[in-house]
Amino acid sequence: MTVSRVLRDAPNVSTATRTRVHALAEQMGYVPNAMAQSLRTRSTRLIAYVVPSVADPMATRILLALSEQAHDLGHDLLVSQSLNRLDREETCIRRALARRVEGFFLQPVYRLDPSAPAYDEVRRHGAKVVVLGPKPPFCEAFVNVEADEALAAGEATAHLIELGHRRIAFLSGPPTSPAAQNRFEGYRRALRKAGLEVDDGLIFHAGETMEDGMKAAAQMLGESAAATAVQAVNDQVAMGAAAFFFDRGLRIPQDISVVGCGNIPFSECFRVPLTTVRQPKYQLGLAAVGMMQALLRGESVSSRLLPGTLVVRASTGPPRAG
Amino acid sequence: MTVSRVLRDAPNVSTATRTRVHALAEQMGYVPNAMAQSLRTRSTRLIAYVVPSVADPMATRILLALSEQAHDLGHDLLVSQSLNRLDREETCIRRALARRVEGFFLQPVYRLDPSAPAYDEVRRHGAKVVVLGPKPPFCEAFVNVEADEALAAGEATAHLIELGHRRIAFLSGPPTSPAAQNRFEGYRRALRKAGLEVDDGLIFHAGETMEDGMKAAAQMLGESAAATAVQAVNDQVAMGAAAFFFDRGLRIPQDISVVGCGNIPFSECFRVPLTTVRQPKYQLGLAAVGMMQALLRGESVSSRLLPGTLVVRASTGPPRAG
DNA sequence: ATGAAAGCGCTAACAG
DNA sequence: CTGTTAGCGCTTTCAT
Repeated sequence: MTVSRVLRDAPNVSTATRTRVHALAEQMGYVPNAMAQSLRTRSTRLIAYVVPSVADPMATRILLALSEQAHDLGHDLLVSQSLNRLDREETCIRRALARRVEGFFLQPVYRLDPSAPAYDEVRRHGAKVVVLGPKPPFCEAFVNVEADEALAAGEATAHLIELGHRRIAFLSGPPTSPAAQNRFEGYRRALRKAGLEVDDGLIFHAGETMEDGMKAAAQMLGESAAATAVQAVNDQVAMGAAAFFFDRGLRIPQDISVVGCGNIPFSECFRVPLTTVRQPKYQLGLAAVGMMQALLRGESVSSRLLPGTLVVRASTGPPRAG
Repeated sequence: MTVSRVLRDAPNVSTATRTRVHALAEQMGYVPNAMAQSLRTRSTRLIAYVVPSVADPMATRILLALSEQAHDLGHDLLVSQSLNRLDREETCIRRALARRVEGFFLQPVYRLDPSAPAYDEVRRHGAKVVVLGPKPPFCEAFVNVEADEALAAGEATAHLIELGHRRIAFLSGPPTSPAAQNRFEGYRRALRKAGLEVDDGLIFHAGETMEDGMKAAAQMLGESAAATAVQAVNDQVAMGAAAFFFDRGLRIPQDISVVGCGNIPFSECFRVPLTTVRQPKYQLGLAAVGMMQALLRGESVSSRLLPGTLVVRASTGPPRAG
């Protein structure tokens, strides 16, 4: 039909018919069937975002960027949650594959097993992939974009050292989380760089919630570790620890300094505005979309590592004299 | 082809061929084309969620539920953000329509204009719709599910009254937000029910952020309104106000009580654990999916109103004697 | 139990 | 500039 041409803004149509068709289409409430179009043109303009959980503050900001940008570029976004389960991640990916999505934003469920059949299928289908966050071994073939966690954490540590702290405790995150491990690594590197020793007696296993932070802080005081500053794997843990210190009558930063990582929305409004490292979550999403566009255009793309920036607020200060 | 039958688990296929086909499909990495299927069967198993912003904490929890449930029921979820702009909302809806989604979860951009062409198109196309939140006039034809904001806010007010407060200030939200207005209405109803007057001198225009709350609190102290308790339109505003009171050396709840609404994640971990009203955000999402399922099955469905529950924590207490 | 034919709504490639 | 033909990958219907 000529109609098809009109609605695609194809050339070779007289202005007269063009307006006539538009009018009629409008009047009939005609909406072209995107599936039929895709079937024919083999272009779906669909992108999938497979993420452990959309409730994670990190994921939320990323989704914000992905959704916004993808829309502006004429793509629709299919969102599905793996809930950190391998089987569910597989079905998420396979369903998206069945819909012939052109690209994937993937936040892989972490596994030790280097085999990941669904990821192989993605590659075989030629779908473009941008991995968000650290790149596990089974994602060798793909590009990724991540925050430089080690650098970020290291900056926080360096900040404490510069203030004069020598005994800096670290409240660590889940051992299965690469991001958490990278932050720990950053802390250690910064200490060594300053010529300080990494004292295992100052490392406390926390987790990722405020509650985890409270428990770790309790354990630390219980062991009288005599730290003058505490660095936490993330802001939640830092705030939990800080809350516990307050309960015990300690003042922050006069008696003890506390630093987090992530700069989550409430860190600024905490009882003591929290010194932390801002992670460019939204930028991460923007970069991911940019990389995806390039991939879809057939260009070659290389992975990116985005730096964080230290945000000094009120929870850190020099150690008490003596 | 027989192949089609096998992969659809259709009857009339010998077990021998069935296994043979499965094996071959596996080996070739064959994934059926969902679009072609949909085109033929006129069933897309696609649902769209059009929301102002996924970054809103309310929307995040809802999305969590929608995505999780929709997946389990075999539907895929298309997520797009209207960013509170009418034109963008239109394109979101129209694109979803072009993909022949079977259902819409809609959080309408609020407008005074009662005409909403995109919504009419949705209706004409016969897509099922569940409105999330208050139902504006142009959504008459659809069902909705919302939290009973007025009731929730009223419970908070009643709680303060019961504690003995008589001068209760209200920090109000954006006048364009129906939810915020409903909460204000709940506050007024509760006062009247207790035989108290609604004193305009105790109403302060805030907004929806912590900063808004701080400003409103500053204004209130500046006008020496002599309130013994403050109720805020949401937790962010409540926390902002509380932070300001602390700065001024006031104690909570000894000098002044503060209550919020919403029970956002950090309300519990605030400097003073915040008394608030828990809104069943996740339940809202669950209910929405349930209603959508019923609609898709062709059943008739009626709108739902979910109650909130008062959560008494440490930010409220009896007024100071005298 | 299997296969052939037709068509879902669209567009690419030609003809007119 | 407009219309015809064929086919995207699948399923439905009807024969075999």
